[in-house]
Amino acid sequence: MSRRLGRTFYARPSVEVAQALLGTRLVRMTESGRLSGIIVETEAYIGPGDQASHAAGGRRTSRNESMYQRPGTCYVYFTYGMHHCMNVVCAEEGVPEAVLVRALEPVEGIRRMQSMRDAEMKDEDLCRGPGRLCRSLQVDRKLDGDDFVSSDEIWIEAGPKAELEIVNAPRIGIDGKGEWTLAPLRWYVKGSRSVSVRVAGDRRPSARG
DNA sequence: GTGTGGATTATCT
DNA sequence: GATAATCCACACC
Repeated sequence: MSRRLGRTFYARPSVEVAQALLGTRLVRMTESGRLSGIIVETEAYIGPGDQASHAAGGRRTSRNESMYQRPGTCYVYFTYGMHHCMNVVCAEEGVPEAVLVRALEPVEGIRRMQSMRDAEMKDEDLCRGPGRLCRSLQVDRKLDGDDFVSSDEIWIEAGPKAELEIVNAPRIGIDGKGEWTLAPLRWYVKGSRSVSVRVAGDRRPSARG
């Protein structure tokens, strides 16, 4: 049986998908084999009204074009002159909602992830942060526009049916965006050492699930 | 054609 | 905690 997530998983609001993705497995097939990890941190970008989104105000450019494609599309962008970040496109085609995958707990190919770095790095840090995750999984703009539902290079598999304790918090790196700066649109697995930024006291989620 | 700044990270103090 | 690294995409001329 295939545990790969299908189209319907992605065809709903990014706020739902962001939470549903926690505990699932992101798989990247490379020339040297499978690299994978369990998703433990996500952020939702909830559409044209979201001033922190690349699609704020309905902007549609060559960079963010993937955000407007069908749910399950992979949106990869390049930032700070050196980092890539990977998103999962949600909602219906034409509606620019997406979930930024911020962190994984590495599972398969840990030695190969490690070998791509100059300095030694602890296993739990290899995919701790959106830029590190893309570097470790060899994700760049070549994967932009790929389809998580049908790609042979990248996909997402269902995780074990486990009760996860989830923390809800503001997104990272959002400045000067009014109410959107502090909007609690980030979710992570409480206690995971691979989460990029943890909240003091790790409060329980307040938003709907 | 030019200027600006970023959904970040590594490395320094 | 502060800051350098590093460059593409975007906005605006």
